[in-house]
Amino acid sequence: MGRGKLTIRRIENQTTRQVTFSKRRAGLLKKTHELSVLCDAQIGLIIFSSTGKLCQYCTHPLSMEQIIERYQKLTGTRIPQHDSREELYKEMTILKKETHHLQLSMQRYACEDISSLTYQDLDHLEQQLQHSVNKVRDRKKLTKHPI
Amino acid sequence: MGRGKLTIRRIENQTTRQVTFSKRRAGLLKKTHELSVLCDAQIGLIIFSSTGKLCQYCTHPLSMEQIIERYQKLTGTRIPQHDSREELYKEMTILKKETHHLQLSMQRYACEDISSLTYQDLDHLEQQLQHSVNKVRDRKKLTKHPI
DNA sequence: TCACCTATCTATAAGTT
DNA sequence: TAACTTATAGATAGGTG
Repeated sequence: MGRGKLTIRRIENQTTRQVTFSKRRAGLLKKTHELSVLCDAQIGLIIFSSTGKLCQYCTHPLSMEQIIERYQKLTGTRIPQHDSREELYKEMTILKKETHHLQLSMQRYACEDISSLTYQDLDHLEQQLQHSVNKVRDRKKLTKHPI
Repeated sequence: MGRGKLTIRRIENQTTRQVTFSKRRAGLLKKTHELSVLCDAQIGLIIFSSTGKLCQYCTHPLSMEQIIERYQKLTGTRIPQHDSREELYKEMTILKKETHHLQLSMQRYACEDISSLTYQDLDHLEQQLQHSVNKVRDRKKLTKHPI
């Protein structure tokens, strides 16, 4: 965009960097809002400029806290809090991660979302599945068919 | 952008909405990364799709938790934590059950223990697995083989 | 559904005042 | 330093196989 092509690396000239920041920040906020409205997504965006200034966006009518809360619930992460519940939270976090991991594995086996897999991944998965199919077939031979 | 002009309102057609979401999400992530690098900004982006799927970006080498922590420090907000241990334990119990259930399902898919299944169960499982194999094979055809 | 195409719209880098 | 302008690079909506 603009007159010249631009490589994505830190802009050294401070003035240029500041100007570009303002322009692109506005663009990003606009795009974020559009995605949120067009596709009915809930989005939270937090930007700290290099000078430490904060700028944020979040999908109406949610607050940033609600987005963060949802994020933490889903990922099982949380912000450090030093009290007696610390240990419990740790255990909980591990459990949530494990559950999340298992859910992903299940989805993979059921092929609910394999769009991101590489050819090698797919090859490996195919072998695993075919192995399972063979085992089931062997087992079927040993099991009486219902009348 | 694109062939036709577009008003910013929720896209009613589900397929179109999904496609637009994927495209624009990719664009937004790219723009977010560019702003972060070009202008030396620290950014955290959390997106929940309308189906509840999570997608996130945050400025390297920070983690989302660090961004959130900084956000909370600056704004002086706190994310509500669960109040009583009682509630925590309840949630833990549910999680553990869920994890256990998932583990069993996984074992079944991997055919680690199918000795207790009836012929009908096996038949059903075989169909599921074969369906997955087919999906993987179809997907493989669309994926470039590594050199 | 999915990847690719491309006409068209949008964002913005650099220039100007 | 900021607002405005404009040539261009970039994003993407709708179409195709």
